[in-house]
Amino acid sequence: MAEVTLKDVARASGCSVATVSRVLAGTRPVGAETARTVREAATRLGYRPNHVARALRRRATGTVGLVLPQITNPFFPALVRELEHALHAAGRAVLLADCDDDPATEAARIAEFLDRQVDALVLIPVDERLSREAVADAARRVPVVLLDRGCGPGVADSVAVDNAAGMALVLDHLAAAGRRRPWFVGAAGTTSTAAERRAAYEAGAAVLDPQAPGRVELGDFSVAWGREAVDRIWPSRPDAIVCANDLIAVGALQRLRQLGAEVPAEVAVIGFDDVPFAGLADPALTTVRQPVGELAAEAARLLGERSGDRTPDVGPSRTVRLTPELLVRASG
Amino acid sequence: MAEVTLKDVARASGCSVATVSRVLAGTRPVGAETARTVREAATRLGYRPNHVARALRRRATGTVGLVLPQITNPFFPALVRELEHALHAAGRAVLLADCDDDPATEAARIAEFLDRQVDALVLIPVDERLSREAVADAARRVPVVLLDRGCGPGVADSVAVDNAAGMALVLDHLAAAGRRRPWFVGAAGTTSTAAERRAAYEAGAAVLDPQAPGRVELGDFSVAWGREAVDRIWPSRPDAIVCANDLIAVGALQRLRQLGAEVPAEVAVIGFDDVPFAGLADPALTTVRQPVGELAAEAARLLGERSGDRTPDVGPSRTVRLTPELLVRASG
DNA sequence: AGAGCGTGGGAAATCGTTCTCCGAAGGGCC
DNA sequence: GGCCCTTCGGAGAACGATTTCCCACGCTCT
Repeated sequence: MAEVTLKDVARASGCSVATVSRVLAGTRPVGAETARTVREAATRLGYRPNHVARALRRRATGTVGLVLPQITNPFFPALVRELEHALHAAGRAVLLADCDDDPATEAARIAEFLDRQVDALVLIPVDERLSREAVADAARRVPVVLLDRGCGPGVADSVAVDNAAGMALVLDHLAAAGRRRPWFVGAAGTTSTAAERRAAYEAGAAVLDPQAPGRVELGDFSVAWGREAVDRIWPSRPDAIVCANDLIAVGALQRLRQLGAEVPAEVAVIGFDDVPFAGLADPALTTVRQPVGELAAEAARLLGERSGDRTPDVGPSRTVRLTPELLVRASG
Repeated sequence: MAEVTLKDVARASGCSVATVSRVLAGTRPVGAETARTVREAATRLGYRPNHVARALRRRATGTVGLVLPQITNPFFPALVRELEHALHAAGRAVLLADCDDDPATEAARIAEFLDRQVDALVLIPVDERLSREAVADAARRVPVVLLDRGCGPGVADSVAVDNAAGMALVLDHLAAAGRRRPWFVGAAGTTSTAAERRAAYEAGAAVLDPQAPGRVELGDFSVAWGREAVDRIWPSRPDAIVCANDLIAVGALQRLRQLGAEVPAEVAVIGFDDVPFAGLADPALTTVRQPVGELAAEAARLLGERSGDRTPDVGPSRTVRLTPELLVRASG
């Protein structure tokens, strides 16, 4: 029941630890007969390599730290799932930290993971500016990939959806449907997604109406804000409400229903992200689907390429932007 | 930039590694003057202990593995968040594995975590029967806590909500509201939650109507099944639909609306779990709230008590059942 | 004064791998 | 036959912390 070590296998198979290690790790050719004996002894004793000892020696734990703002944000679970699968497929285990949307906590958790000798970090930064320093520090020590949200240019490798392209899809769709009086309900926060989606709306909305780019209300990424925003803009009778994410859109939908507005006849409501309950809203929410699986796969791929870099700062940081897809459902 | 080790601090402070270790770990009293020198040198050099080396020597990684069926199940993110916080507060890091609702994958992930020398495991078993063997094996090696779902008696420590009490709250509420023709829409699967909630309904529904305990439809824990179940039972005009979880309830709500049924006037719909979008449904879902924070805290506490057990099997396994709360909203 | 004890500190073993040297044996080539 | 090159295997040094001995010193008690 006690742990079986290399030494035990060596003793049982009558050769040295070095040889056993070589056979089991396959790092150097070993005589066929010896190899057979060793392997037989290993399975007979039920040998399982000790990852801690291996990590100490190899100076690599096979572990990746994932720090995210809030796992309860409904967009993240699917992303975490795909990322976990992708990293597991690459033989790496995932350490998880939820930093409660607080940049200071985020910095602390990143530091703790570095102390734990993670081989790399995947970060969904809390804030574009406030997270930057901690992220940059981390990137100096291990490979870092920023996921979903950015952190300023050149700080680390980054994988995210092309928010501008997503917003363009929305505006094209609204244009094709003849909508001409859109409002944008966004978030004032300083996450890169909030800023990019808003900027893309402002850049593209003029196609519908020269006045449209100015019709913007900013709050936060929440259902409550979606409700409140409707109260503010409904008096001006928009024919479309473009929301910076699905939470806002669901809130807007709720309030519009209470106000007796017809969706989508009177006003279209469009979300962003395609969170699980977007399709459950009534009417089902038209939204921009993020390619979650591809985002995760791409993040894992970038890490894989950087792995082995003992000294980071090799080459410039890379940015991957994936194209989203418009999911036209009932709300507009 | 290279890693600063104990040896470096020893050299810089003019004493031995042993002394430095003692000062920094506080394992044995050390002369005041020496201690000051050592501490000064440590901070000056920016010494950070290497957790891997420490883990090898101490035979404890300070790491807990969390294996769950599907992080995308909307009930889990909040639980994961609370658990992560509780374990972090206890100084332990969380390794996460999502096993895709598959018992074989679950067994593999558990084994991998054991290979990685986790100090303990928190498991949300996929299936009451099919997960048992892997769980029992794991419990023989490290402390294990089962969370939310059980795995048969005596296999490991277990923390879950009192499903029977929750269902009793629901039935009491319906009785008080004068509902007399309830149906139960549950899950046929072999998770402990599915079985317990169903059993509790069957045991308690007779108070409303002697026929009620027999009015049960079983499918799975999904929105789609909720919709389908309504099609089956609506012809018999129930005045309440008790659902085994919120997903089913949301599906039921949707279909009832399509059929033109008035909720809650004609029929009440009750969920279970209080997932994030339960309050977002229309009408807002009346449901049983699980004390997620307490569940997580209790799991962490049990692990804390078992930690230090080099040989598990000390004492019998303990079961903690926490009392849920009925959240009366608009749906019934 | 000598035995006994408590205190502060160092040397070195240890945890379980990996990996670098080395040495021995065997084979081909001139 | 001597030389070199390849192949196989072992001994032992890392990796970086913890911990067990053990020693030296100074004090107290008899």
